[in-house]
Amino acid sequence: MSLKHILLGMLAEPRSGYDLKKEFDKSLRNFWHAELSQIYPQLQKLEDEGLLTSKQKISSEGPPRREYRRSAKGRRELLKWLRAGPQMGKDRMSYLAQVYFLPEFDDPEESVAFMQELRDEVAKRLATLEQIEKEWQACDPRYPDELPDDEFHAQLTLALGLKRLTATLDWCDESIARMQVRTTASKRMKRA
Amino acid sequence: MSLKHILLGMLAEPRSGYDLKKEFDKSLRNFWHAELSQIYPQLQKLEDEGLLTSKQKISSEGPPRREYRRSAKGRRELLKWLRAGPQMGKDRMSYLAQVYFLPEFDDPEESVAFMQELRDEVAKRLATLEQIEKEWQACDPRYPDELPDDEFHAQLTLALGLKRLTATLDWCDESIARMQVRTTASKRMKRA
DNA sequence: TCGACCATGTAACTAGTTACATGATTCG
DNA sequence: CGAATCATGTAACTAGTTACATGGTCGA
Repeated sequence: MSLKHILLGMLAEPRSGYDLKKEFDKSLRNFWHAELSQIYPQLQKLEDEGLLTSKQKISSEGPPRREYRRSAKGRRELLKWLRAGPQMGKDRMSYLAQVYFLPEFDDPEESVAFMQELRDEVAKRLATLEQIEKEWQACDPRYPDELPDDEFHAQLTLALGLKRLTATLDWCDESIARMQVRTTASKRMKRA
Repeated sequence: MSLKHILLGMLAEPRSGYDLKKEFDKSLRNFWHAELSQIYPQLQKLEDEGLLTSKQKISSEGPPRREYRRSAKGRRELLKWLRAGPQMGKDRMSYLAQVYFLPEFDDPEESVAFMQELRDEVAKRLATLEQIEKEWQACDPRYPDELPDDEFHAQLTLALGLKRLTATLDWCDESIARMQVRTTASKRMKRA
């Protein structure tokens, strides 16, 4: 039940469901994703459990918003989650399953084309993270190791994203090269 | 809907639900996981859709088993999935969310301890994959680039697992070092 | 006034997990 | 005879996605 704890983590300061969604898309996008239709009911549930409190705020600009903030009990629940140690689930990577079954094509060119598409997508995602890093670095001279604690930890998560995508991109390039060597090798066999 | 297509991919040869589960745990563990309680109903559904056929096999040794094999329609569905291009979902990494909220501890030692636990788990998983690679290499002189097509592609998925875990392990070590430098730096500040 | 964005939600569905139920065969 | 493994499933639950409904405010 990670969404629960992630919301508790984000709600040290009061935020609305809508704010939380934006924070997912901005700061947590690298490792978590949640829809509004999942966030709202979950907030309700957490309030029912007494892990957070809410206040309706009516402002002159914009529609009324409900602001949530975690309670002392909510913070204890968050710490309990952190103290339980790293939660490493088994990841599911559909695209690797696809790579595994690529021989079904029985066509090296189609297989290589798949890998090139994958490479492009990985490169795109890596470029996005690199852009984020570049801007952060340009805006804050404390980047990366003199940042305040919360931003330093956000930077750590960014650093892993960069490393993993870089490794994945390398792998794509190597794999394509290895596949091409096999293809030309088997062509030579046929000619002979 | 990836499980569907993964099952279709595996069922080029006839297999029982039980066999499929073992194959998940052995060959696909690096990128996919499925329980028997998910596999059996899914097989039933695919049979209803005409994507695979089944035969009850009664053998002298062991209880009766139902063997599934994909139909021509099933193979077309598999190819359709592969041709749709790489399916890269947004991964959810709970442990990175935990790293993000580590400052809640307000205790550098507890944070570092968390990272060390994470490091150990990553090292353990990496060791498992390295062991698999080592044995494979020892048993088959064709490893890795002269293997038959299906095994070559399985090796590609193993190679990505190795690269990603290696990158993650590096990141753990770097992160721990960076956290420790910050801790000693802030201790010096307090003494002054 | 129209489209973009702010803001909150519900309903129906799909996917995946955990717990349970059942029974056969094999090996020590 | 008992434990491990083979083998197939169901039921209840949790998590997440997609589609839809509603209405306010702001700027071009």
